[in-house]
Amino acid sequence: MKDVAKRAGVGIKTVSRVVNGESYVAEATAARVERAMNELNYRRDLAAGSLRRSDRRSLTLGLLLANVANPFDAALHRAAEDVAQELGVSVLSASLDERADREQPFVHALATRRIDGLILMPASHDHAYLAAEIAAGMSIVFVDRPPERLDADCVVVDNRGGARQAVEHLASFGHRRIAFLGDRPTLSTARARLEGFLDGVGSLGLSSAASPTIDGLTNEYVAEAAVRSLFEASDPPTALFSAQNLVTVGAIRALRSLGLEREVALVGFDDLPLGDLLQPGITVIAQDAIQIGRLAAERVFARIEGDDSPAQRVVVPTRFIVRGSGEIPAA
Amino acid sequence: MKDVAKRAGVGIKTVSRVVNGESYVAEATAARVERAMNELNYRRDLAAGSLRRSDRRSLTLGLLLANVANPFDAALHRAAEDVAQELGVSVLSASLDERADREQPFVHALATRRIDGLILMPASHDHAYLAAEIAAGMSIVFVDRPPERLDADCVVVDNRGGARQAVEHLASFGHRRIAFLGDRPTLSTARARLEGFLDGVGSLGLSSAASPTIDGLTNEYVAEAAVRSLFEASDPPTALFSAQNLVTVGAIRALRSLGLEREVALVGFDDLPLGDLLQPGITVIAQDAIQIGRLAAERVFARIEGDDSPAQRVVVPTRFIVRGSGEIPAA
DNA sequence: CTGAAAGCGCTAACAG
DNA sequence: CTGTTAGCGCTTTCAG
Repeated sequence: MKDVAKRAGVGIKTVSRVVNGESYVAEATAARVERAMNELNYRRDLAAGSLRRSDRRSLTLGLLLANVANPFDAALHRAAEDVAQELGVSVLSASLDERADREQPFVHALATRRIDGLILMPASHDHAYLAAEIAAGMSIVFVDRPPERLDADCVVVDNRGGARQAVEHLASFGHRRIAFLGDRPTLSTARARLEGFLDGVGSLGLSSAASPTIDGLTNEYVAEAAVRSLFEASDPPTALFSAQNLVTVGAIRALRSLGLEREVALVGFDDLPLGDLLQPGITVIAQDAIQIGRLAAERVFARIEGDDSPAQRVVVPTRFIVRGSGEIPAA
Repeated sequence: MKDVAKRAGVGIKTVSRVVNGESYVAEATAARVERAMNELNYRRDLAAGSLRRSDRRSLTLGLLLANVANPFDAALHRAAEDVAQELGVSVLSASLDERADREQPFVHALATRRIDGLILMPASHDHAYLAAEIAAGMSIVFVDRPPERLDADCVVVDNRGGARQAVEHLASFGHRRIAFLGDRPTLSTARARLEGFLDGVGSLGLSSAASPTIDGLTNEYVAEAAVRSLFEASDPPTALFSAQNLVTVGAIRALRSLGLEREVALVGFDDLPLGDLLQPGITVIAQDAIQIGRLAAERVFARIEGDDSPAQRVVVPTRFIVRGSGEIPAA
């Protein structure tokens, strides 16, 4: 910038004014500066500027997800990116893979890069440590799972209600033996869906013996094996409620391999790509990842702009999508 | 940092040494510094440091994709992220949506943030402008599509060969009327796949009248409509080659709605999530997005580390996955 | 082993 | 409308 100033024969501050489009620079001067910038192949350094700028903004948003390659996370990512892009903000993202021990180091790495705000899909269960980051000026919004031991904004879906709805739907087709298939119960979403399942089972008066719950299904292969063994035991269920997208895929594979996909009903939480083209189509409780991402981004930017209202809990409604697998009647 | 130094009763440079784990700080001193850092809730500023540091590294990698929510892009993203993470590098990503006019502004925004390297899935067709960025120290690796008017590394797949293989496969099941369904021919991958299709058609001696090519299919809905109208015309094809994942989805929907999914053969370029669970399963030429992302990241970090060998063109092999839709014989 | 001073590229504050 | 000076938080250089 100094070089540009010298070449254009102006003061360094004038160059700064041109670069930032500040008011009141004579057209001729501005033109000379522009030319010098081109000749010298000048690129400004945003970080150097924010070092001295009063607001200290880095125009960068952090995004910590479970896995950027999961379709749910990816859709959320894209939605947040679009909001950020609109505001000239870049997005720094990373995948925690549900590993609680990775969360704090990753947050630290982002803090070190002076992000203005953070959208966090947490892997850990104690977020008290984030109070220090917030005090240091980072705005944080939780997505998919609420904060624990910390007061902060979050954007979630009604996991419990959605799961309950799934059970009631299955029961309305005559099912009295419904199995629950879930991810690790350390995930708050997995727990909430289990609670919703139990709510439904309870209100319908189903026996717990007829409502086996299997959890700890961390990927589709584990889920597939679990479902297969479920049907090797006596008194197998007539319907399945799968509480996560990868688990649903495992369940589908298992039913297919057993030739039961048209005998046993299945409702999944979270939509699947091409879920409508399978036969039968997969009935799901869909979460609007785009909406979640958009709302979270809007929330975090509102905080960055100084909104200091009490922490909000935004609940995005789920959508029940009937496609066939959930409407198979009990034998 | 100054504050920490004061509180610990040491010089600022000593704090810097502790923060960077540099050699030769007395244990007792280091401990005092650590304590002061905790008490003051100190967080270093990476960008401020790189301002003065001799290597000027920002420890940040840029990633410009077509769309972070597309499964192919997302898998590539994750693979690159893993390589970066290993090296303590953060990833700044954005989606170009195949809009050539967005490419240069986005690159500029990243340049302004002093990224060390860039992995680019280009949307434009003239990359000469990047020479200035490279001269300014940015290492660039192209993915999925090669650079144009610029000499730079790239990691691509054998689009032409894969497409040709698809045609030959279909012909081996007796097909003589095979239609090509493609994305915009401005995309080099779409063009290469078309060329491969024509290679196959030519070497098999099929007439061009029997080998209609339809392109400009930018999303699954457009693709679906195009396929439907194909079968409303006289002499419809007995097999389809779809050159892109979303186009394949559209083709599947069209065949389903016409009740032809077991009559008309289909081979798609790029795999689909759950493609094996559809009926019939979808035969595809799969691209290894993870491998592409990993290799591109390794390439860019090698360049950052000073590798100045001639530009490389890395070709990742495609994988032919037989699942049923491509093995339907001609009537 | 430790510290003081200079300066990275930029913007704030103020003076012309 | 334009320029000068100081200083953001850090690392470098060099001197203890």
